[in-house]
Amino acid sequence: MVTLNDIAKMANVSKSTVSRYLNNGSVSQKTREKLDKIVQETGYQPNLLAQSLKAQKSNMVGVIIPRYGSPSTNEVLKGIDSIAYTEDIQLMITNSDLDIERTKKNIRLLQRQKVGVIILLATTIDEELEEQLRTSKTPIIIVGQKLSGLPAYVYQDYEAGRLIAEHAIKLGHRHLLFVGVTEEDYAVGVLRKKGFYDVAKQNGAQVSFIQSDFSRSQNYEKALKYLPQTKATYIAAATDHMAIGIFNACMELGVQIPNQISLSGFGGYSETRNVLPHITTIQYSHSEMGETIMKAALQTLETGKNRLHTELPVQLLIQGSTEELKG
Amino acid sequence: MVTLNDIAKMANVSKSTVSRYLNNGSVSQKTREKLDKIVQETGYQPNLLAQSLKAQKSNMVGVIIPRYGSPSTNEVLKGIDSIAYTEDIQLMITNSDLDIERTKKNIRLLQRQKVGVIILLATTIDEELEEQLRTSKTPIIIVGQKLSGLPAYVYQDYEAGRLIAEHAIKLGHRHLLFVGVTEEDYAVGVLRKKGFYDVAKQNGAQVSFIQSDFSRSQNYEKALKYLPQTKATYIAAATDHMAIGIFNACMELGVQIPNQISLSGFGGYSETRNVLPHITTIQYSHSEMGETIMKAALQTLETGKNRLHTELPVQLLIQGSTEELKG
DNA sequence: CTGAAAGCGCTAACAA
DNA sequence: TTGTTAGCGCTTTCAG
Repeated sequence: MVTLNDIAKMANVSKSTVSRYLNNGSVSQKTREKLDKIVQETGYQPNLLAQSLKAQKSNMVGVIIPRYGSPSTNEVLKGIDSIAYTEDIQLMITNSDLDIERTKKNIRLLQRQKVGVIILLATTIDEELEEQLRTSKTPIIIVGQKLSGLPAYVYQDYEAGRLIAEHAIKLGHRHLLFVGVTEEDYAVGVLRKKGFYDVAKQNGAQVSFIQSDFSRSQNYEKALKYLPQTKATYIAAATDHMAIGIFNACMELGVQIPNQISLSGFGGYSETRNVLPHITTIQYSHSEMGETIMKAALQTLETGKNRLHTELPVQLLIQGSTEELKG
Repeated sequence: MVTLNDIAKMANVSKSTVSRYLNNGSVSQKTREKLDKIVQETGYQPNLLAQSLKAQKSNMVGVIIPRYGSPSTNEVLKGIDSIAYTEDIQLMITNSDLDIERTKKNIRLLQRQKVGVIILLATTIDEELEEQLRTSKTPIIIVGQKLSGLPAYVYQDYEAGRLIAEHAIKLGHRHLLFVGVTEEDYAVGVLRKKGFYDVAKQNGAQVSFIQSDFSRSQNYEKALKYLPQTKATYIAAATDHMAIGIFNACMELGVQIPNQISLSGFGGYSETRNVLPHITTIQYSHSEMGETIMKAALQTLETGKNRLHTELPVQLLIQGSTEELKG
């Protein structure tokens, strides 16, 4: 491997001259040309490890994702990556596989790697992890979970629930059904539902609730069982994926969407367009979230500080699966 | 930041002793206990950059992906990650965003990071890139593209095309339609199609062809236009995603699947199960591919060598969208 | 079992 | 403009 030292010897100059040539540039025309040539010929590339060691930090940003393949995570990554790329900073992506211990381990690893900032796409946080987050010398940006006193980026999930309910009410629906998930997931299980309920009740609508999980199959099964006996004319599923499961059950049972029942999700992923009619949903602008986070990360890289939490707005996307209640 | 040197001073021993304590272990009981305590209290963590610099290499594996969010890429990543995790080796994932220049740049970056191996999930390769691949000091494992003389991992795409055609023939279909993509994509555009054609012709079936692209919408549009006039009773789309577009068009036109027309895809992603009936497809075991690659990477890490190309088998997955031709 | 010393590749004073 | 020197944090001979 050709090193800076090699180059120096070949050119009969000192290492510092080569280093200057590579960085600042205060070198004579002559030596510059000489070095140009040598670097060209040897294909020399500075060793990043050495540079980072010297600088006491790398210009890398660590990202901890909950798992591969989640559409939302992918969108966020795209946003992060787009900014990182234009700013020429390198991403170190690690996967915690929904495992809190792996999350902790990944944080340690990234710290040891001397990344400048860590972006944590969080799911659950226990005490030990919280402690780790609070005491980390490396700044950590938390996404998706609020922790008092720690900087975090979240969506307006309560607002999202309200938007869907308002939409349903506006269409004239009075019998609503919310298909939700465990309250352990604060954003999806609590906030979306609460927003939905609050608006529904304010408007005197009837709301019923089914607890389900995130899988398509589970929602399909539940819907098959529950649909025939429901009086609801509007079903709000807590995620798009869940909505797809319910959608399939409707097809199976010959229940027409949106004629007989309106159906909506949350998420705004392209999968809502995999079925016809497309499913009304709440758009979470994940890529925008990614960009926002990455910009915050950049600022943190420069200043060493990061600001407190920010909530990103969401948007109602009306598609074909919801319709005005038939007289 | 607390360093090995700090620990040494605190314990009144030399750096080498601490280093030995951390690695080999040839230390007296006494000093070991002393160090245990200090390390515990200070929360000391060895600097990975320094370690890697010293060792002249990091135990990282670089992965270059074509873009975020592709289902196949995600599956491959899962496979890679699962092995990497158990072997405790760190992944450095970079995104080339389907841009060949970015690919080249990423390779250089990873080389400078001193990763042990680079895994390249390739799309297109031009001369310059090929040169880069051939001359790289860092071993590079290529996935998805064959290059003579370079180690690579690919799928049996020709075989995949054959399997689908055999399936159609076996069901009694005589009028087949293949919806494909540009031949610039060798695996999808050429091999799958060729396998399909070869079997179809061997069996005296009629085959027609429509050139489309990878998007759902484009295939939806094309199908809307073409379906009413086709005599085909079996449509083979070149990917699952394309098949979904065609599926939607059938729904729109009231063409019943599989009663009137059988439809299949390639890919085996879960999206084939987003619609009812589920779509018959060819399973590409991407996660298995990921595991295979990562194992190869590990071997390369140890031996410094990597073997020549390997083809991974594919599998027919029969679901509800294909059916025996009605008399 | 332990310590001194050298060195991985690079940068940054400080002199010259 | 250039070279000398020291040092980032760690590992690894080689003596003791």
